[in-house]
Amino acid sequence: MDERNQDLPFSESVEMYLLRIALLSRQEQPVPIALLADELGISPVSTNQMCRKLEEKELVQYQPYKGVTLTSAGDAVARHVLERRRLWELFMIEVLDMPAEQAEDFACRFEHVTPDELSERLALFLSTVVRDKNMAAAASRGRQEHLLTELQAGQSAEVVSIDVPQAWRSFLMAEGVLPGASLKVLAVSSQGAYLLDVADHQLAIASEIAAIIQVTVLA
Amino acid sequence: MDERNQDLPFSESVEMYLLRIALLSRQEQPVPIALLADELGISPVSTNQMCRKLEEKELVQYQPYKGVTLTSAGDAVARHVLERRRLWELFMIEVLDMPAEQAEDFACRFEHVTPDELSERLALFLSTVVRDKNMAAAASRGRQEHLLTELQAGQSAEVVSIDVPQAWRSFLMAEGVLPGASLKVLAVSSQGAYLLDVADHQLAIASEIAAIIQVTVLA
DNA sequence: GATTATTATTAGGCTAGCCTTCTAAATAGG
DNA sequence: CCTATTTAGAAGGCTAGCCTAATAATAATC
Repeated sequence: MDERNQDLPFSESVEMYLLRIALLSRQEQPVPIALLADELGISPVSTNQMCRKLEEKELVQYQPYKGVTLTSAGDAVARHVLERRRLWELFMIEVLDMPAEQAEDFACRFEHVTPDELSERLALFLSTVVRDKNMAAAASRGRQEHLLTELQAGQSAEVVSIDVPQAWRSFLMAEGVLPGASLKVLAVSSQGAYLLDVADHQLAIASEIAAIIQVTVLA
Repeated sequence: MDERNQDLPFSESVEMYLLRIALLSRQEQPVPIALLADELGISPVSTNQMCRKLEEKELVQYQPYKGVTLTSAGDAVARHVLERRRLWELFMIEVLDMPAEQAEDFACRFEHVTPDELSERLALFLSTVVRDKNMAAAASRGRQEHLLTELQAGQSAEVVSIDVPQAWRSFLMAEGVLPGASLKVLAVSSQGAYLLDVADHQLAIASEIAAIIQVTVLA
């Protein structure tokens, strides 16, 4: 009798499904149920059921025998979760000095229980701390810092820090562009847009955004 | 067919019950089911059921019409959880600069998903950061630092930092003795033991432990 | 000791998420 | 076009945790 606006918080399971779908979408557009099930370690039947529920909630579009695609609402949720995951990974690796693999593992548990208020403060804290740390490290290794806009097609670099606009930073984090990440400039358009290869996928960004990313050039 | 050694991780629910029981035990020894249910916001019937399950797992001792008492195993779990909660609270308040109430609230969600490896690193990080911060703050306010052992019965103080031994620090954190906490010395025994009033309960500690606690005296 | 109030316990139900088994449908390959 | 494989979907079951309603046992009080 009340299935109207159900934009309440999503369960951990739902978030995991959406996030996985988002990640797999980078390689294959409608994500096949079998693949999704395999990645989640859940039986195909259960995955199927869940996908139908997700469709009811309008978080995915389900094409039988093809797979699932995130709707914009579903994509928003996935990004939201992914951003939190990246924040925690960054915290665990850069601040707590944990091995990357373990950080990734642990961050999965935190991404589902992190309220906005907290992630904002965490992002703020990380932006200063990680920046200082990486700048010092870059300096001590005699590497020079550059803006991403100073790079040419073909060059590889490591992200040092990302300045200011919170909204952009969130987006970039979700895409794997975060301090410590390695990237390669695949192309620079005449309008100044950059095509990057980062974290196992490609990403195009406008020059306005490239201009806030500090990097050190790699050999 | 396999209900032998079930010392696997406990569910969030179980941890919440045990923690609540531990906290309520400070005021009333066998914790009445009705009180526990009320505090957890769960119906008395469900609480009763859960307590019986906890007894089967030997985490509590259940005396009908009296209440529940933690076994040493149950107490260990509760301490473990409480320690994590305190760590996160400290992090959110001192590092992320969140209001205490909110920090308490958020920490509840993290305490159940924090592996040992992580809490150890977090404790290490906090011990240096919080210490520096509080020392600077104490200095700027012209307050002098003392060891808890320098205080006399009747004096009140605020904890600045706790030095070294990890095991002790964990214990103290779970008891509410953590940087920023206010305490009052209720008595000092001839053997040097201290009876403290802190975080709504009393606590007795030996002089060896009092000697690692840095405080600033309050008016 | 009988009554009242509290507490325990039983019974029956609910949801979310998972499982397996089985059948039906669609697609892909020869 | 027909068969083999893949995918879908229906049916039935399970566990953890919660719920309510009704009954039974104990404790407290007069």
